[in-house]
Amino acid sequence: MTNKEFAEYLFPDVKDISYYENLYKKRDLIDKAIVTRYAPSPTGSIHMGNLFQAFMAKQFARQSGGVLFLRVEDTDHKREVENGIDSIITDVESFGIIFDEGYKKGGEYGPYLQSDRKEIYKSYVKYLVSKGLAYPCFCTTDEINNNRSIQEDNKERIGYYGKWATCRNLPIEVAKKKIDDKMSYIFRLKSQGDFNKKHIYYDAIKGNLEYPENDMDIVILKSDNLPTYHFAHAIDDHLMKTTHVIRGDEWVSSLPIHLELFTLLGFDIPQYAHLAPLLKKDKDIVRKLSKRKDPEASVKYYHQLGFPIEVIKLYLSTVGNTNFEEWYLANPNKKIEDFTFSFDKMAVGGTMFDLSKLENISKTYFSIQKPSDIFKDALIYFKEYDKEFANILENNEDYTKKLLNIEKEVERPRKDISTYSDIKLEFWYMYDELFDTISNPYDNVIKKYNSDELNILSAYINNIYLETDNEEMWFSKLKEYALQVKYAVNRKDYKEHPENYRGQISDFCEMIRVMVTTKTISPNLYDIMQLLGSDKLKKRLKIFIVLQ
RNA sequence: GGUCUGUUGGUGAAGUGGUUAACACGCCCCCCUCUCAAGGUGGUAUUCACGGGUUCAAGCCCCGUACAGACUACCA
Repeated sequence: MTNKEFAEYLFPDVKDISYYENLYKKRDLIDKAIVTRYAPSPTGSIHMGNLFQAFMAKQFARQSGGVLFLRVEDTDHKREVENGIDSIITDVESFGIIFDEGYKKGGEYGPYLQSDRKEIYKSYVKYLVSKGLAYPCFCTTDEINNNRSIQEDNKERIGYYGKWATCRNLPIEVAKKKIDDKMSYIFRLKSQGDFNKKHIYYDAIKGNLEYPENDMDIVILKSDNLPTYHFAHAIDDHLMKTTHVIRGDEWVSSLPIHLELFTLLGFDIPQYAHLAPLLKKDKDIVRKLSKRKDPEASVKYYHQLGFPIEVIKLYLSTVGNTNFEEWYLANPNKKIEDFTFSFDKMAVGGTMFDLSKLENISKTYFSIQKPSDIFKDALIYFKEYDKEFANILENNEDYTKKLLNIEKEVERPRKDISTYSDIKLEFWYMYDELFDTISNPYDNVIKKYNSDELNILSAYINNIYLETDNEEMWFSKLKEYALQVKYAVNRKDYKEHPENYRGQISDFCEMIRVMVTTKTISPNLYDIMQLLGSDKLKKRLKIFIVLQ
């Protein structure tokens, strides 16, 4: 029996590969257009690493006038999670990553669900068998495990290759007999590689990668008739006309396998771009951000904290291209999409996930947003995570917008919130609904004031402060009064003769601020007092004095 | 054990053989202003994991060591 006859015997009703080769036409795109894909497996919700990959894939496809498609790699039913695919699509799309074609959306290069492509894979396995480049393997898990422990003991390379590949040279007749006897089997690649031969592959991100030829007879078709990742990758990316494979760098070590597969199948090899992982410092150990161990790996975590989607995108861009941050700082009014990403500006090693950096980016982002936009998005956020505060916001829409507008229309806008939840955390005292329900709002005030100081404060609020004063008037009155009660109104005077003063004007202002806001940090004091109004100030003053 | 990759300040990093090792975050000092924040000035790496080598010249090239990461499944 020849290889060709054996292939026919194994796959009697399968189409010839020429059918598929002709079915999927060359894509009609401009020169240098990048065709790439996001290819998740439906094993749960998306995490930062996935999002990063999808985001970069999108950027490269868009900026080159190419195509981005979604392929679902559902060849492992054991690990599958219910609704896994839908939640991934929703998550990714919420970041503005919209696919040109793919699962659910359709397209001319489908199906885009690997489990719908079984027939295609079979055709190519049949082709390889007919060429003598693939064979059925009857080894049991026990046999493989056994070989493995022998290999470990002898300190030999682990795997199914060379003399360990016992089914590789099984005569066709013997194999056929086993199949007729209903023995279970899988298909393996009959590797033609020589482990001692080295080659160099140029990775778009990592540069030149030196690797030995693959000599492992890897599994290509599993006993459930589904392909392994390696095989599906080669077939799919070939038929879908992918030009660039953008994926995590956990795949670099499989590169020799993929390169051999493409070569033996007679396919053009795509350009690979292996993305460095997002890292985390755990105690003193640096490791890959783990979906299972690290809450901050999940995208949802940032939603919950209240980071805007745009901020996450800015952060990923910063991580993505080392020159992005500089560009963005120089062009604050441009959109991320205006930046041209390049592979050679991507990190080769891993990137530490830096929360304080994220916060900083976010503060700057909030500082340039319009109050009405912040209000709108914050409301969406609180409706999901804090309904009570969402109601308060809705009942105080104009008031909140005014609050968010403080020190906004100036050259250097304030930077005091980095998340939507900060609005509550930083400004809760502005809402009587919250202030009045707390038994001691001044619980966290460390500094205590004596009766002299309280009298001064009291006199100021009751007799000096006038709601109708403009800011200039407000401050000159404040200064005049402060001086009267022995607060230094300029730094030099105080430094020269601290003994002559009760403190500096800043101390006086701090006392007012603490009384009004319970905090030592707040937006412009004048504006805060204006917004609250005289009556509330007097009310708070009484509470403050009692609780001191 | 094997294969591949990486290692620049507190952090993220620029840097691909040639003056004082960019920039950003953080931290500290000071300044400014009518308070806080913001902002501004300056300081934060005698040196690029370590040891050799090549070169007139090395963070950048070569070799070795250490450490770290990825992979080494009928998982992706």
